[in-house]
Amino acid sequence: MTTATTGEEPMALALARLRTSGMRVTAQRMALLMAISESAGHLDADALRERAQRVTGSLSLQATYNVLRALTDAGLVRCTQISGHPARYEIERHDNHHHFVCRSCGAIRDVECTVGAAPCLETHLPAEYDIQEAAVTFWGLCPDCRAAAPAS
Amino acid sequence: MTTATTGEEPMALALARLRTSGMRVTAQRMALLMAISESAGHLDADALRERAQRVTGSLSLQATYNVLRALTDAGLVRCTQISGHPARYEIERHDNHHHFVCRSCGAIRDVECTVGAAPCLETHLPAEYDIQEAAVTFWGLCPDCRAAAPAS
DNA sequence: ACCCTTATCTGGAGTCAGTCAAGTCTATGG
DNA sequence: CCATAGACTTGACTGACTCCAGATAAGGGT
Repeated sequence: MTTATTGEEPMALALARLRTSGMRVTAQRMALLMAISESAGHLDADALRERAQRVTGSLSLQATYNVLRALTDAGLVRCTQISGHPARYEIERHDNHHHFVCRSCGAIRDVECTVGAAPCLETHLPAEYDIQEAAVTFWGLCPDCRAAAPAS
Repeated sequence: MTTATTGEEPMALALARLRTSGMRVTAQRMALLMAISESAGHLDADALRERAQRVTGSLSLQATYNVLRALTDAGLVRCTQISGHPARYEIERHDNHHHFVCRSCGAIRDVECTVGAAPCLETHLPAEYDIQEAAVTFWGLCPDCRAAAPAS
């Protein structure tokens, strides 16, 4: 009993996520949402499109952006835009984790919050400012690139 | 006595900055560096080019990017890339301040460090990571946009 | 003061990520 | 099963930036 991880499960999960968000269920949305789920995160629109295409056969660039936007707006996926890189997408986990970005190879790694759930959210800004989110990005070198660096 | 702020001074300052960085002094570099100094900061390449052009008469797009890159590499200016916006430039003050970005109008405002000079720099990342910088970006609504917001 | 070397600038084409618009298709409620 | 709002496809387009080749000029040496 109890459905094991048969490969059917992620599909059912994706479907449930779309349904509970009140979104129409389409092949494109299913394929993209599953592609995001199955990846370790941090894939950009193009990579996700390619993966989704293996399932749906075809998927226009425009639809890719439409769907990713819709999923983001619905709170199902989190879009991380890192300067100098295309936007990356991952399943929204509501843990407000941050990211480390390697300046050399561009690799991205999750970094859990150092100080509770909302780090650095106190600022000296006047109360009139409506601060909704603090995005922390750590820049540096990943172990591989550090080892390969000329002089350090 | 003592040279007042005659308008000559910023020029001398810009010149000194270039010289001490071992950079060649060109009209384009002077004009751009002064444009960055004189602005309140947070101007993008295009706005800076326009201002510099008023001084030099002409300034190619390519030169603008070249110069900004060179100045950034030399540590004279700080380049802030905020996702969804063109890169902005300001004089490097080495105070590692952060930025607040209005989601509605895109305005940028400086935010001084909340916790000492290097906030949130402790992470749970393995020691093999070479963490060079932590960039904190606060997202939300500026007072104007908050007041103009439909419902809040 | 002038030349030489080499860094810098110009102009034009090209790239990349993403958006806009118009028309066709389809998921869902009745 | 049909109607229709919403979603998809195609193709043109934009903004921000980069690459290249050739012209120009800054600064050291004489």
